[in-house]
Amino acid sequence: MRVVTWNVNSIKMRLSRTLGLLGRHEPDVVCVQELKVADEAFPAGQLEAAGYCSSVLGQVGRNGVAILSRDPLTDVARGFPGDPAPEQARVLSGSVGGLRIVNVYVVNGVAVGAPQYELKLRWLDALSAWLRAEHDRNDPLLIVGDFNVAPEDADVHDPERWRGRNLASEPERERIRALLGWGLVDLMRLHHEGRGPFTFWDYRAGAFHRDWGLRLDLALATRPVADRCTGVWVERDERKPTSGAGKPSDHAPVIVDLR
DNA sequence: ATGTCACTTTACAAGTGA
Repeated sequence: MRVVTWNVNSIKMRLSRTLGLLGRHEPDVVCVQELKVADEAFPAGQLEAAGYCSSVLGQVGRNGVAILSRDPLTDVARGFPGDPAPEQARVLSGSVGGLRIVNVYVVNGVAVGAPQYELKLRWLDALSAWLRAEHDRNDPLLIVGDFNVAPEDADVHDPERWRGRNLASEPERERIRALLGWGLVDLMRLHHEGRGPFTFWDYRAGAFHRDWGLRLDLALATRPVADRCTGVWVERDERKPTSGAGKPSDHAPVIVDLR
């Protein structure tokens, strides 16, 4: 089973590249974030023509998450109980192939101390509380998405420059550690040691060319799923301006293989 | 640190969020 997570930064602008990704990698499930469209404007027809069902939690102009799957999802859930900002479309869950999949687009936070940053911490606390209350760490659960947190110094290109800043600050990292402490495994770290790989490069200042990247897009799984994980990698070419139709997202897809 | 991008709107440029 192959699962992809990708912050597309507008599904409308990235539809052509998304179809290309489906054709090249033939994933079973694709979790996408930052749709920036309402449900009714989601291009479900074109994805269906490519062989994928869509489950969508959209929002006009911002946020928005969807799960594409070869087989239809069952038990689809929009949002999560306890969300401190339930009007923002950030979480969509569904089951397929005996696996519970949770697709998340975590609050960005903007800057340490900003109101959005305080919301980010509360939001992550609520997500953690929901997982602990309504899920079992012994069940097959995979939670993927744009966490907007680089969990460790190895996940940023320049740890000193990023120390204490939004996306890399200690309070955010504590929240990620709380998820891991409950019983989730960071699948990328099963297969890659040391610096990187990164999944996000800012559009500005030639950040991609300079490899000023961060690892913000994560795949976290309970032990039964982690034991089945045969590979995880970043499809870095997808961030290149030249390797697809139209412009790239500022995030690259993360691809997870499960036996 | 900021060589950008995509969105919205009493729209045809400017503000917002990332």
